[in-house]
Amino acid sequence: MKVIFYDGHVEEIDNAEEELHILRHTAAHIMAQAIKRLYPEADFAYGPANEKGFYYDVDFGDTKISDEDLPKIEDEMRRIVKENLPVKPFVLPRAEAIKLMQDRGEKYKVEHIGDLPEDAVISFYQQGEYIDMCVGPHLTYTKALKAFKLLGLSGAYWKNDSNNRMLTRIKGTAFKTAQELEAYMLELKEAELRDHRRIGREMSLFMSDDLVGKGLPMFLPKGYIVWQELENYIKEKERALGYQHVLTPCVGTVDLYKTSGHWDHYKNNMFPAMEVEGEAFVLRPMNCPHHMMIYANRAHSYRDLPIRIGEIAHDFRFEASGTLKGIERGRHFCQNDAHLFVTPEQIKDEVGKVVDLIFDVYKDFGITNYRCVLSLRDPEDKVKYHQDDEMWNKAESALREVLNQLGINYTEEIGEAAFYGPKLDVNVKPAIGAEITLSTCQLDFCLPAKFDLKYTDSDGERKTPVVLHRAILGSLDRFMAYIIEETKGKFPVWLAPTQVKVLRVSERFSEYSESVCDALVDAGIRAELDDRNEKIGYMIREAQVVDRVPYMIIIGQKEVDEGTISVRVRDNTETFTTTVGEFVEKVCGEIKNRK
RNA sequence: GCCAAUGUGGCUCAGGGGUAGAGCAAUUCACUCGUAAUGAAUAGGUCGUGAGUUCGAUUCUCACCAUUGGCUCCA
Repeated sequence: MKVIFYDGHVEEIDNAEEELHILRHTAAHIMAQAIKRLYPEADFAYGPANEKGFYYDVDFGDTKISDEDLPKIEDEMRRIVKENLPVKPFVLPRAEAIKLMQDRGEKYKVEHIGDLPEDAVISFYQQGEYIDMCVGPHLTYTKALKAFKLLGLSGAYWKNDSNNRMLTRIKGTAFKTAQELEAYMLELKEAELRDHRRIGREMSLFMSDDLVGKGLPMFLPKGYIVWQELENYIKEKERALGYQHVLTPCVGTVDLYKTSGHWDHYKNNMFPAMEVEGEAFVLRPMNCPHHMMIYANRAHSYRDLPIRIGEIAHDFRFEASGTLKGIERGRHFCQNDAHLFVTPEQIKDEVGKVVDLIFDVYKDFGITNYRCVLSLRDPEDKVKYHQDDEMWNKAESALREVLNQLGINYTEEIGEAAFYGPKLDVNVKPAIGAEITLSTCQLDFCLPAKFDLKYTDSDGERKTPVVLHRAILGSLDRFMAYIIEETKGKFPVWLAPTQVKVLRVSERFSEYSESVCDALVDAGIRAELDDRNEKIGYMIREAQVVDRVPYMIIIGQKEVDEGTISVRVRDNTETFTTTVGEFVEKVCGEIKNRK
């Protein structure tokens, strides 16, 4: 694919990823040109390509843009492509660049130039009447854009800052060929089918109701089975690693959260305080303070450390209404939380064990598509973070060093830290929407000091421990959402709400079917008998596409005569014949080994 | 919270200024059936809520609520 760079030289590029990026970037320009033709007052901010396509943030002034306007823009884009305009770059000195943009009424571009370093080369690309400030590279002619589609519009803040004006973001995607575009559209449709909210409803896993409140989903019997299995799973792992589990209340005094610093740095994410008998309480957004108090409950020797306190903790956060998303993000959720109280010397070892646990769990669930982030504070942000430069420098470099020593592959992100310390976050991409954090491991020199926690060291001195906050499954709710989407609701046997469904060919075989089902239930298997008078095909279909049960047992005359069962495995059309005893052994083995 | 869209029986959706329709699910009946939908009948909705325009609103207008896609934020 031929592309043109800002200095005017043309190169043949042969790298699929790069090609796609350039193609989409040019698509963004063509879209902007189309918009400018249709809405001459439009003022353009940023218009990049990304891994899914491209977008342009546009200020339409007082003009309201809605979905219905997209086809018009798309048509105009097609016209521009057809016109086959050459794409030509040019470079201007700073003053002239500013003047050009000012003359064209591009106030965002002018501001953008102001943000660029003094020695920056300021380049432009022109196609027909349209000029955009851009570093490129781009396609050489508009006709080289073969397959594109506008996907929707949304709001986006100028420079990603909610204090700034909200612009209209128009999103689209582009591919080298129409077939690839079509395949992508199909992929989007399939992602919708994987959406945990949809599957949760289909499988009766959870529900929500306006009367209960938004962001407050409720787990139904089948969903709660999955939830409990996850709880048992992670607690078992943690117990084996020396964690001790506790139970603490969902409410605490405001004073507790003033002591921890949440009141100063996290208040926006908390439900407002409630007053009773002259005392103020809050629903807790985090349970760290409770665990700090548990540590403080008695004196500790260095010999006691590390102390690992875990809890499946109910937390409540006041999340902005627009961010709520099924059980992936609600205003109530259950963290798989733990706080490790360690000596400075133990930091590396304990972070290492946490990281090992995270990847061990991911292996069990087959999670391979994740990204590690070292989340650091934004030193400019004086509100969000506990202010103590020395503490932050120490914590950030300590965590970075440990991650390097452990050989973790990560990227650093500024402004993503917790208010009390830096984090290692492990992020995944759900079926729909932006990346989410699943696991986290946070290094905290702050809270132990605020709570004046101590241990007596070998030299007899009283010292302050370091705290690691960590969540492996993150929250059980969010983890479950992710697993639902990864498995499309086809849970492994140990997690499946219904593990076996017993189906009979006719009512005549009720007695035998019941005895088979009873035997499975007695063996600890979650088995159900479908005793409706439906055709066998109908019941198989439902067990397969609605309940997504791992095993179906079909019983008819043949099985009754032979004293056997016929087993059909989810997603398989072949069946095998076996005895109840053998089947129980097989399934119990799978459950035990969490297969 | 912000930008935009959406809201019709449990679910998926059609309709449209004169007071509602389909499929699936549910219930009942018949069939007693061999591996992804048996047939028939019945029941179920003050069309998200409130106000306005109108002789008349589920349909038009406004406000509110909720949901969805993004933005900000986040486990």
